[in-house]
Amino acid sequence: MTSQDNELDKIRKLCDQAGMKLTPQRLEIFKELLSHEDHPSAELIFTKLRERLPTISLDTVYRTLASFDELGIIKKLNISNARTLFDTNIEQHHHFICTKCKRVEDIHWPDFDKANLPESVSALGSIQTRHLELHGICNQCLNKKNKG
Amino acid sequence: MTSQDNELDKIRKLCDQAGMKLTPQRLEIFKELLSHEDHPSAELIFTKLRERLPTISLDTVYRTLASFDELGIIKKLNISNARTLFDTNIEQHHHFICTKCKRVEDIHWPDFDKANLPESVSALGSIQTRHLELHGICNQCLNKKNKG
DNA sequence: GTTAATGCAAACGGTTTGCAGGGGT
DNA sequence: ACCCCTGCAAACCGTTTGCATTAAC
Repeated sequence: MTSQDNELDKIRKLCDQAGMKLTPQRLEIFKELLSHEDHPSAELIFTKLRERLPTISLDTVYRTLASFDELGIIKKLNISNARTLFDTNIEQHHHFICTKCKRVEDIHWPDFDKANLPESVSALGSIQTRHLELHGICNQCLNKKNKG
Repeated sequence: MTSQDNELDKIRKLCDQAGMKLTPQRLEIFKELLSHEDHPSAELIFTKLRERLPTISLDTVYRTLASFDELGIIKKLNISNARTLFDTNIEQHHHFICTKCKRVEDIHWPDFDKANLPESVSALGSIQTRHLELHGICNQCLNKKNKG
């Protein structure tokens, strides 16, 4: 059994548990998501899928991504005011955002994930997730700047 | 000289330096911002201002808030997919967001602000700002839950 | 067969823009 | 007098929704 088969089994189960039908569209959207290590937008998924599924519509992609977000398969990212991005990696991690090229890169910082919050912060309520956004200029853009 | 006079001096200077005219609308928007400790939306500022300046338009508010953001007087917040919020506090701080009532509260955590980033992270580029978002349920919502 | 999902098109809502008139410097 | 800024209205764009049809179970 390949790793993809495993993943397809996973989506089959998840849909089943949620009472959702496993339609070809959902399967293909899921497979498309698997092929993205980065943070695709709904529109990008749609455009890519159209090559294989010429009749799929953008609203189906939106609806499916919303369902997948609810199922916890992916995570909506509200990084800028522009289009919503979807995080295909649901493990605890953070993001570095280049203010020049808008690239979003995953960051792992387990020590910070484990660090205790200050009393003044934990007193605010029940804190469930922590998400750090680092903003700056990525190496690629720094290099361009130096050359140009 | 009152603290407000100081602030009005500040906006006068900032506009001057930026080659922007200090119009009554800009002045009133600035004063309105001063009276908000929280994270108002453009629409809220607009609604409040209309009581005093019945002819002001929403697009002027948007344009002015964008200018103020560029001047560094306020900061745009991209917290959810919904309306943009503006942070009237530009000191280094973070946010706690209640997933129930969507309240956004300021958090201060100076030790974290000073903490060194891991090598793997600082190697990504030149990091300028760090912004932490804590998501959870605020005490008010927790209390409601227990009572209801 | 039942029920939910799809695709289409149109609506939506926050935000932005073109433009002509008005006000600050 | 100049140019910037304002207010109006309309455009914009990503996203959502209503509806009839279609397909999964």
